[in-house]
Amino acid sequence: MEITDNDELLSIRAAELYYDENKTQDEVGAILKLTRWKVGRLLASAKDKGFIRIEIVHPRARRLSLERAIKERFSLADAIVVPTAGTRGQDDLRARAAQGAADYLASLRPVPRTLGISWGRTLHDVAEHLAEGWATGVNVVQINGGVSVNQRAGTAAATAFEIARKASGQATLLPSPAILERLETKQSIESDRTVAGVLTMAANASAYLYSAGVAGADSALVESGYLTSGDVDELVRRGAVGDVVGRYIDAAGMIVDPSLDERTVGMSLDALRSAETSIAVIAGEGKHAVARAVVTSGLCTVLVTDEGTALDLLDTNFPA
Amino acid sequence: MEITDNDELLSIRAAELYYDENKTQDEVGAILKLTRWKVGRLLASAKDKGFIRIEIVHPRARRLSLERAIKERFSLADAIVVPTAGTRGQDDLRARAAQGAADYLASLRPVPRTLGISWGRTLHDVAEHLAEGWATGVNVVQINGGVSVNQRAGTAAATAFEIARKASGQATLLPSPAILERLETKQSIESDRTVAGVLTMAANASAYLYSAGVAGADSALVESGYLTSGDVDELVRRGAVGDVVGRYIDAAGMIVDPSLDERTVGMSLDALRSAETSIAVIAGEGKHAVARAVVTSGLCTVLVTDEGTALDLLDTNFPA
DNA sequence: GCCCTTTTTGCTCATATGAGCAGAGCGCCG
DNA sequence: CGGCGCTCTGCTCATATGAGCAAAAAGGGC
Repeated sequence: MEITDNDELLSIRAAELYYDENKTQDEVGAILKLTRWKVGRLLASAKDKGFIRIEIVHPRARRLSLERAIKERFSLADAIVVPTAGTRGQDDLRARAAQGAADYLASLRPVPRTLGISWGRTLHDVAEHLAEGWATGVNVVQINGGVSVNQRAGTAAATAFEIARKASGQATLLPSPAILERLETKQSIESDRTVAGVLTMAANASAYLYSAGVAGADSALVESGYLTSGDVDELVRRGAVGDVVGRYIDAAGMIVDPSLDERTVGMSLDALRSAETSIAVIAGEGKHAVARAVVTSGLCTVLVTDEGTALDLLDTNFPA
Repeated sequence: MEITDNDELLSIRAAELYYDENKTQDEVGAILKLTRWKVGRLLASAKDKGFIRIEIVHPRARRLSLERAIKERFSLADAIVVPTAGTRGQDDLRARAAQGAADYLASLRPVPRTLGISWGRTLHDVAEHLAEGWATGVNVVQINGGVSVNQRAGTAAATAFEIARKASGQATLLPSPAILERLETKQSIESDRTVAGVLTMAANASAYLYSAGVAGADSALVESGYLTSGDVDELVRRGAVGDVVGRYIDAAGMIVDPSLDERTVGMSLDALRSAETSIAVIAGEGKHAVARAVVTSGLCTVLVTDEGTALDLLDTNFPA
């Protein structure tokens, strides 16, 4: 019933019978009039020519091979890559990354005594995806100034509280605006005992968890009123690709506007760079550039991202 | 490094290690601290919950399970279903179906002495995909009136010649328009010795190969000038879903306009229905309705189609 | 709390698969 | 035409996997 000319086609027929019809190699051999060894060889060749694709379709699946590649390429301590397969849109994808980050955080050993976190939509998602009792006695401290200008004021605080509560720990907020208008105000608020105390605690945290924003008009810092969209446009013009803990960086991971940076309250990027464990959660189509800036400039030791971003990171001819 | 709460998640982790990292079940067990039997069971459960998807990515791959289902549901002698995976657009998909039809034709046993064919884009594609020497001594005969009005005049003839040449056989054309204006003309042309001879040969062919068109303004019969798009609109209004060998049928496979049908030269649908072997090649998004009409009304014994159409055919609650 | 039912676990054993090797077939060159 | 090296085939044997079963554990009603 089947005239199969060449080996490639034969290996496809064999694969159909073996994988789709789950017959044994022996049975396949009987049908195609081949010895079972030949069938085995055909199957092997189909596999390494890439004709057989095995995909794990699950919201919490991961791409271990990509993780390994990313880890090596950018010398990270760890990488979590969630698959795109079967996602319905960017929201879904970000939810997966958040879940991945939550899982990673829960599995982190040693369990951090103090966890420094930033705030934003991504962090909020991570907090939501953490399981109750993901750890015990973890104190959470904010590492950059919170939102305070508009109705989203509570979000940053809520994120910190939720993460802490689910680990039966304390949350410590950083009671300060994210960016101040004048350098003097920033300096004096930093010298305030309360604020200074929180900053010290933040500086000594055993692990950090943060996300990154895209430099654009829809940035959280614009939405919260710290910057105008004009300010952001100007930053972009000067090379900004996104922000990390409220600080705008360019593709090389350098501060774009030092004077703006000086007025920004929270951990410095250098402090973050010297941290033992810092987990960056950066996923979604738009964030490829920031993600690259973060990993190439050593801002994180662990990256949680999606397959698309991971592939983009590996794609280009950066020799590390 | 990994706290995995429930079994589902565990089975996903196991699958990642087993399939993506190709470790043995034993090794996976060691990593996840499970016995290898547990791993085996987790893997099995992941498989039948559908988390593991194995796909054969190849232009000439087929979907045997769908073929079996279609074959049973519509009591066909055979069904060929080509996969959608990895196609870039409808053209690609139609090319695959054409290849599938060509392969099937070549593998047909007993080799038909005379093969009756229709004409059109699909048939042309099939002819192109046939391998040189796909058979020997097969005579090809047209079963419905050819195009003759415009520049595509040569296509129908070329298709027949190509199929015949590649099988070192003779091609016999049906030297008549597809549709005539007056019934009398049709009757007299049919009684012409040459035409009658061809029709007899067609009626006695050992196998038939044809496609179906969608009832719409872009139909080949409109393009060839036999019908106006207004005519087709009217046919659609009266329930036409498409045409088979130049004859318009409704969803039940019945002739939509008997008087038009009487003026159409070529094999009748009833003659086609009583054929031992008739292969219909019907693939593409737009052809679901015609495909359904063809298979439910017993017009073909073998259907060559694509995954999408096959799923659509199986989808609805038609009890055969 | 106790006993019965149901599920899960760890196992033995049969089967399926892959690695590696010896011999056959084939082309290529002198 | 014969020798040489190459690839491909069929095999043996070690390993990986799945079926089936008995024991253990978990749940559930009284």
